[in-house]
Amino acid sequence: MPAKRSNPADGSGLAAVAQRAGVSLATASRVLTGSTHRVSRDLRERVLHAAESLDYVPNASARSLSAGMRKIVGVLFHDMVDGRGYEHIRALETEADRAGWLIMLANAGGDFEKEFHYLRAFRAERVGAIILSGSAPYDDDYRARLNRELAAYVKHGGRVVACARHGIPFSEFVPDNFGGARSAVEHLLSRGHRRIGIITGPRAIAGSLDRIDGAKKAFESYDTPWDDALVIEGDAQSSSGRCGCERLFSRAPDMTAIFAMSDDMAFGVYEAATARGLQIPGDLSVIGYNDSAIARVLSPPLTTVSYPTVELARGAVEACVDDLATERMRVVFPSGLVIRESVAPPRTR
Amino acid sequence: MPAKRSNPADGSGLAAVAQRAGVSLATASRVLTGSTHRVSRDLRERVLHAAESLDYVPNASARSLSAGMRKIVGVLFHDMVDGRGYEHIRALETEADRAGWLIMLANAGGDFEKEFHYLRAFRAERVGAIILSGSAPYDDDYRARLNRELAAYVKHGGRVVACARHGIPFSEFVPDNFGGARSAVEHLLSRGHRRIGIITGPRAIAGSLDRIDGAKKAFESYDTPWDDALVIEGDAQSSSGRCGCERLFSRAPDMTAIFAMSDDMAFGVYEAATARGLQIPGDLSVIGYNDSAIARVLSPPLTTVSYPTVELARGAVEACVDDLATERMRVVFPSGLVIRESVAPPRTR
DNA sequence: TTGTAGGCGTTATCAA
DNA sequence: TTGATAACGCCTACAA
Repeated sequence: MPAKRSNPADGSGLAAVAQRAGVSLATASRVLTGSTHRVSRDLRERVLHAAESLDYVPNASARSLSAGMRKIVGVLFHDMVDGRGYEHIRALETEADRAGWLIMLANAGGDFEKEFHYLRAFRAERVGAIILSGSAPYDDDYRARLNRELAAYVKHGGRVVACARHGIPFSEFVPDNFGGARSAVEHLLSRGHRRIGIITGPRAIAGSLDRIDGAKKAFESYDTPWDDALVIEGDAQSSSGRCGCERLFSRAPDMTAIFAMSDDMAFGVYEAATARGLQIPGDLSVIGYNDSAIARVLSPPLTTVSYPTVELARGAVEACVDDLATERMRVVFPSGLVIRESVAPPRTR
Repeated sequence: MPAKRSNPADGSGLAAVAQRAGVSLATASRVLTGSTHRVSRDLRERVLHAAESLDYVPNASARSLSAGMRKIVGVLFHDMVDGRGYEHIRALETEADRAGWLIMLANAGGDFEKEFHYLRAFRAERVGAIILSGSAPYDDDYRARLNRELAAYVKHGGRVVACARHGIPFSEFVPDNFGGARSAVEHLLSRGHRRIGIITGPRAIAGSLDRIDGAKKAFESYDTPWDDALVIEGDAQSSSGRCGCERLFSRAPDMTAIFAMSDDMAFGVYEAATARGLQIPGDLSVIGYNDSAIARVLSPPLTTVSYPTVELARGAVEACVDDLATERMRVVFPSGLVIRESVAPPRTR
């Protein structure tokens, strides 16, 4: 407890500045906040000088007490997982800064309780906006509770947007998972592949389902039968790509291509293929997803689907910071094929 | 401006809770803050119930107004560059959460002015601690000004620590650049290499200098002459690794190994070597630095030097959050060799 | 055990 | 143009 200071001018607050400048609190405040209220040149300079010499830094807490919501965007990751998260965060920060907002970062690490804990913390901080980032598994109770919590926040003036996340009743900015997967599979099909193995991401996540639908659509548009036996669920890590590849080959020795829905899994496929003495793309064509850093350094360089990390971040921040998204909207950012060298026509035997 | 509400019980503040529970503000506050002050069971429950039904979330700004510094650590990156930053941020967050602190994130993007801008913002927010992360180029004026700014912050009760950053008069948590580089070069030397090319990071950064010293030390301990002609400055990106490799070969065709001080540059070396028709490690051994995601997926898998990203983050957060580091201290985290398959004995010609 | 009242640093209203 | 002064929401001596 700071010693009772009825004395105004010891701290480094506005009072101190005002006193040193020999003006009232109000005047000091006016010049320091750049208010439109006119202040005489003389006093203004005295205040500025006093502030400078006292190294005055306004107290944001005190300010927000009167002001209400703060220019802070709370970014809540359901789970920070590897991939291109760094670029994402950087883009988030850059965009927020553009508008003079600060970023507060939290990661629930996949833990629902923790997610609510952070939501509370953000509300306590009176952050002006909350961005829910990264897909979460589907769960009815959780969803309901989440929506309730968010609704309360919004009622008090907060803004909410979802980024790369589905099923939240607010504006969402999502990648075109359907289109991305579709173009990947069509690419394979157009090269002549028919027996295509698919290693998916976790099915509990909406994005994975969209990608699967996109893949199905591609088969459909090529009038090629879809074979569930050629689909295996992975967890996005390289090890599941490796196992997936092996299981796939044991089920379908005639397979000529694999579409792995993450670059890491694609790398797992590379490993398994090498272990089997298979050449990529000669014996097996491979396509990944995300266009992460590893894609271009694999050999052969991996053909993959781009992921609009930066666009997603920009869109989401812009929406809440510039207070667009008054209407609930859904913006889909395209994911395109990045053609490198891991696809070739199937070898004719 | 919220309509003048002399009426206490409309908002969702403490007053509303107190009123609904039929108790005083003080009582409500006491039970909601978990104060040690005893409150009768009856009133406590009424307050809890009221808070619950009103969906009361305390206003952190108001709290901090009386409390002073906040449990927020401001993380200021001089420049967020690729590498293992994501893990770093995640570790930062995890560790802060452990102690119940929040993370506020800022990235100066290499811009000095912006760094000061954020420092101010953090001070305005009354964050309890500031972590300066990531190396900054050396510049006298900048340093002086930075130190002044930080000193003022500390005087007001803030904590400052440097993470993977040098030359700031506070506790610092740094990787053992010297030792890491030394062990890399000694590894090469022990395998019989003598003509070793070195592609450094930017010399304006202290860490690069330490690595160069470590490399020199290795030569020294092997009684092998150091040749400045075999040292080239890069910028940590793959393209500079590529050019570096080419220039090195034109200067020293007898070179049998290259130590690139970042994995990305090592990849550039792989590219250049492949373009020359050289086999790695048969014709050229390569060692990188950082043990980033790409190192293990290159072919051959890259022998590299690990970087204590997570330890660094943990150490730094722990130091300020648990208020260790009352004394200025310097903690060096080891960097060790991660042996994979990019090094072999030089080919005897 | 409970309540009253003053203070935390700013902003904004209203007189002067 | 300037200056008192009342909020802002909460915490905590201090008094009851």
